[in-house]
Amino acid sequence: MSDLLERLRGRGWRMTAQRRVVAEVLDGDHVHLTADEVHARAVAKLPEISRATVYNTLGEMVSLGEVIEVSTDRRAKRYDPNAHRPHHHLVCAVCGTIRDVHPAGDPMADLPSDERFGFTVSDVEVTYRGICPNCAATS
Amino acid sequence: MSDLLERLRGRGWRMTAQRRVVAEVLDGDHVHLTADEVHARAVAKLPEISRATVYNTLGEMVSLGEVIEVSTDRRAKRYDPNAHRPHHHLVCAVCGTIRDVHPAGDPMADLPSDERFGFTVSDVEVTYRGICPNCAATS
DNA sequence: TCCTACAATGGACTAAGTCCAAGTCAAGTG
DNA sequence: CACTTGACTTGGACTTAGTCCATTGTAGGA
Repeated sequence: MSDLLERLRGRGWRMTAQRRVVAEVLDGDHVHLTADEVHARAVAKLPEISRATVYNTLGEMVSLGEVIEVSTDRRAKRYDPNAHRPHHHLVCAVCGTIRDVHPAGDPMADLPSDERFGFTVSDVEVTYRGICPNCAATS
Repeated sequence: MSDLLERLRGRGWRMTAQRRVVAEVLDGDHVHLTADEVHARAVAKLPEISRATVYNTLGEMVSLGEVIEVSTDRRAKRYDPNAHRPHHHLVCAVCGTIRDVHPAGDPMADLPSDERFGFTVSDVEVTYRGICPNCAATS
């Protein structure tokens, strides 16, 4: 069930109860959780887990490239376990909900080299903003 | 010299020394300042100006559409006075510096309606990430 | 010049995240 | 299996960026 866990183990991660729990939470069908939401769900499975550990673990998974960090505003960062299929995001300006989307086109190819200012460009992120049906209804 | 100031005045803004100073700071050639940088520069011109006022003023300019708010990470938001020419951003993953870029293509048209999930999509933001020449040199 | 509604102030407060010294434990070794 | 060790976890203090609010100040119309 847990591909994510398998991949992490394969990378020589020391497996602890805390890390397993965090990986399980991310691997569930709850996408785009904030660090605090991850912590809350982790606590349900392992009551003693600390906030710092959740932050550490998420940070490690991000730097291993197993999870993507999405910061669309000044609110909390969200964590996207769907790191192995390229995609972009559609976010609700009101409630902050995020959905994965797969637009056509290749924005990376659209940036001419005379617009790169000497940067080594490694990544593009496309964020669509709007109002979700839910928030549109209650306003 | 200050188009921004003129536009704001034209919208019936009550003109105060503080607002003038904030507008002047943004209108200079210092693009993509953080709120704190705006405050620091404003203080140089008007020592008594408070942080709260800078935040208020920036917030108002954003909701009037005269200035764009850019949040590329969990660091401070940055303010882009170049609101009237559509553009996207190239940001340095190390130091956070931002440059305006004008890629080809129309990402808005690339999002098919069956990928919109009932959202009213109003805006797209493309963010290229990489390392700036400066940070590449000192690493 | 006077009034008054709008704006500015600054200090307390909050949210999200980072840091660190001390304690704990997974897993390799004999 | 028991030991050992360095990687991991803990929780509380700290930081950063920003918001809130009661009070004081002032731009601009009458």
